[in-house]
Amino acid sequence: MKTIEEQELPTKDECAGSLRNIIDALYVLNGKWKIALILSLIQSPKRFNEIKKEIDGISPKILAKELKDLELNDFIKRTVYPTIPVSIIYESTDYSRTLKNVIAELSNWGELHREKVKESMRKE
Amino acid sequence: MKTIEEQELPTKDECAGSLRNIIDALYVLNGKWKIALILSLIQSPKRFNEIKKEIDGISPKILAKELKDLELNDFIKRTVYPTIPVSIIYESTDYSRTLKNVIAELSNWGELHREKVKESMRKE
DNA sequence: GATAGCAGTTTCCTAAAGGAAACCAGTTAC
DNA sequence: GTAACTGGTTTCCTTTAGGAAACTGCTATC
Repeated sequence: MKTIEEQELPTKDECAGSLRNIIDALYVLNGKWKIALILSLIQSPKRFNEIKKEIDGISPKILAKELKDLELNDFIKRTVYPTIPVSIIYESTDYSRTLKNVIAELSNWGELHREKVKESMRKE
Repeated sequence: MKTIEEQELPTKDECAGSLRNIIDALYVLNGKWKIALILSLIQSPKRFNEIKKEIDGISPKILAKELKDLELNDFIKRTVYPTIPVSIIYESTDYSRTLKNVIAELSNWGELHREKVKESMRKE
């Protein structure tokens, strides 16, 4: 049985600010795919169809739209290499890598959550 | 195919796992308000109209819907106290507090991001 | 000449998110 | 009596997200 660790939660003073921070963060990171796409490109630069293959279930329309959006917000960089035919490489920016801790925590929590959901399904 | 030093890079399995974790996490945390609501109730238990006042811009319909959703997913607890008239108190659960690190990182990042946006607006 | 891959775009569609405003039943305060 | 507060619900509406399928122009390969 786990005891709840009494840890530093945001204090009341910090809370209003934290709320605003959270809302601002979610404003640019919203949607089903953005964080996953950023993570994928942090792991390695990729081409359109490579991303499409890795992120299961995303349609080319949505992928194109999300990539444009992420590029506008400086999370990824799109580079056209003049090979024949041209290669288009998407890669993470320094700025997107400032999300590393967020992504790491979210990934940890996602794993925990999946375990919890599995467990609660066993019980029902 | 990649033949270079594959040992030193994160494995494909690890990448795919992280991606899956992220997607699973976002599945329950999606939307504009959920994380903010969880944070608000981690900070202190509150009544409906107190939350409404704190979370600026949320409509009662959306708030009611989000609270139901969060309760179903065990992120918050709704308790009716038999005062006259009844008081209804929403509070965080142990489970929602497992999001503490995610929320802290997201808040840090949100602050950084707001600074960045402000700066880029000064330049334009 | 047919097929396949690349990097998307276009069209058509449904579902969900989100918001504004009105409303409700009960209670209390004026 | 009437206004206000509580904890929402209801109705109507617009916007956004997201998906399926077809298609495009280009090139390379069989």
